[in-house]
Amino acid sequence: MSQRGPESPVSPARTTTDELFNPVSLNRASQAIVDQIRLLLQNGHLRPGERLPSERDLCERFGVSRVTVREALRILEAGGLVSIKVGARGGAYITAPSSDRIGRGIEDYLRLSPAVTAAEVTEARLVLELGIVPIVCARATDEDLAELLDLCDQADVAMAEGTYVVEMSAAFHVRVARVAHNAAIEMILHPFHGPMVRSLREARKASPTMGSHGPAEHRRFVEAIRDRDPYTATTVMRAHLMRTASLVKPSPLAAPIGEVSPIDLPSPAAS
Amino acid sequence: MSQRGPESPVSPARTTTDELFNPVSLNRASQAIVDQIRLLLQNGHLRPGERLPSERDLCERFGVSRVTVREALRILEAGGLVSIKVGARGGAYITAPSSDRIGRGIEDYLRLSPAVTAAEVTEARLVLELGIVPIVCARATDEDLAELLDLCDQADVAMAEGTYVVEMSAAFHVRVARVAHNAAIEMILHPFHGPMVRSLREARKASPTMGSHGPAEHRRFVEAIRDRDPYTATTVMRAHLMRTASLVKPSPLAAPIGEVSPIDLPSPAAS
DNA sequence: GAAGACTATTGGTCAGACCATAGGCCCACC
DNA sequence: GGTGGGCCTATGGTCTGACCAATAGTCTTC
Repeated sequence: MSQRGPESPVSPARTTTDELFNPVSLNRASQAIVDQIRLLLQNGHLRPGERLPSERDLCERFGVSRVTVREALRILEAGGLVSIKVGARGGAYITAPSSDRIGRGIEDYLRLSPAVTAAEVTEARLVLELGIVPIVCARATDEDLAELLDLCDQADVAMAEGTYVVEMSAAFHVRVARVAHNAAIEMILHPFHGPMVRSLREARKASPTMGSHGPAEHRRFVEAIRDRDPYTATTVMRAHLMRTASLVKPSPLAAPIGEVSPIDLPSPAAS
Repeated sequence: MSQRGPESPVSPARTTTDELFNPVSLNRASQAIVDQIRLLLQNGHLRPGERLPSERDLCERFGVSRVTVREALRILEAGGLVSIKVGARGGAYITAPSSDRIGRGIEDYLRLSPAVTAAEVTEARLVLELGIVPIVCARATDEDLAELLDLCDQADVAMAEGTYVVEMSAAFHVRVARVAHNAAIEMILHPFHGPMVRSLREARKASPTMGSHGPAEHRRFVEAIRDRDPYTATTVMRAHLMRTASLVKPSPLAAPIGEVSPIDLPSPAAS
């Protein structure tokens, strides 16, 4: 189904004996070219910023037509591995995969794959956003805090004017993810907020007073971060996210999360 | 840089005033087609399993040549949105993005983007793998436990024979992620183990006795899961991951994580 | 009724051509 | 001498028309 080359980097651990023999024919020339270039990238023979030969040049080297080379370049470009410029000195430049492009892929997956339910998205977001709180506490800079407080101010104003929209909440959470100063975490967490915004917007249509507590909780969270108090910060964020989650979807999965208390900071109530 | 259409779904929240004016020309016909089809997908006008018209048919509808249509299909295919079959009754079938394909994208990003350091990858993995432990405790089925124990047995045998490789550890962790029974979490966590395997392999070259505690810790973790004891499970897993992390890279980022104790289960030692 | 040949549909590739774009270069002009 | 504009050329973007390869359905034959 997923036509991938013989060197599948995703599941290198193959302890069982299935798939010992992988198909010998990668019956698509463009895919073979993609695999070759990808390999060169992974081996470090091609480095970001370098420029591939021109399309007409690659045609000769690979012994295929320009159409085929172009399709290969399209695939690489879609994967964010090269970036193509036109005009003189144009061509395919090796580029590190951009967070945006990968994020779009993740968001597509979260939104479109029937394997992923809204409850699962919410749960994954919970794990991520709560898990980073201690890191956020430790790494928040003055600039981070100032920007977060600014977002809180904007939200208060919008709330007073009645112009508050869920996108503002999403922007706050995305900004919080940035405070972790970890590109991997940011890349992963960002795409979650697209689907989340849609869910929230629908939930808010049903009960317009829904988001009324949000901005205040955001501010309390920022204050806890400022005080470098991961316990309070986590508690506030957990309450905030759980309340939101329960509003979005009263699904059977919500209960286990609450019961098992996915991230349990030491609390007086803990047994 | 990232040539995306006017409807950018990744960052819908735009509170600042930058990028108010986005480029008016999406000067690539194939990209315009991709955007159109993507929109149809997001609006639900196209559903997984449906079949797009044939390439020659799409040519007429879009008023472009077959080359252009094919490049568009390549992009969609690379994004995992369609799957193309040849032969009679072949064509482009709408398919939900596969976890594998997205995972490859994430892995490319983690490996190739200079924005992501090995320390960040390790840290993100820590957040994820520890964050899911309570969920794993709650959801583990008998089958899950049996398979995990089987992996432990295999590891013990390999360890006794001296054939233990880091891929076996990665396989264990991937299997643990599956126990969360959350497709989103699994999709995210899977790609982390490719880069991890390489780091571990290098670390092990330096100190061959490195992985010797791994299998035993894995087994203790499974037993804690079996006992539905998230506290012990988290403690074991944290120790396991932190030890591994410190072996892989004694980076300055390791310290803050330990200090702030990213996921702090109630423990006697907690102040 | 079943096995095999035939056919129509559809993607995969090719060759050659033309256009649009954008750096680099040269030359006239100030 | 410096500068601005216009040409030049390399390069990607697209088109046309053709042929090959794979495959599901159908038809023929035994």
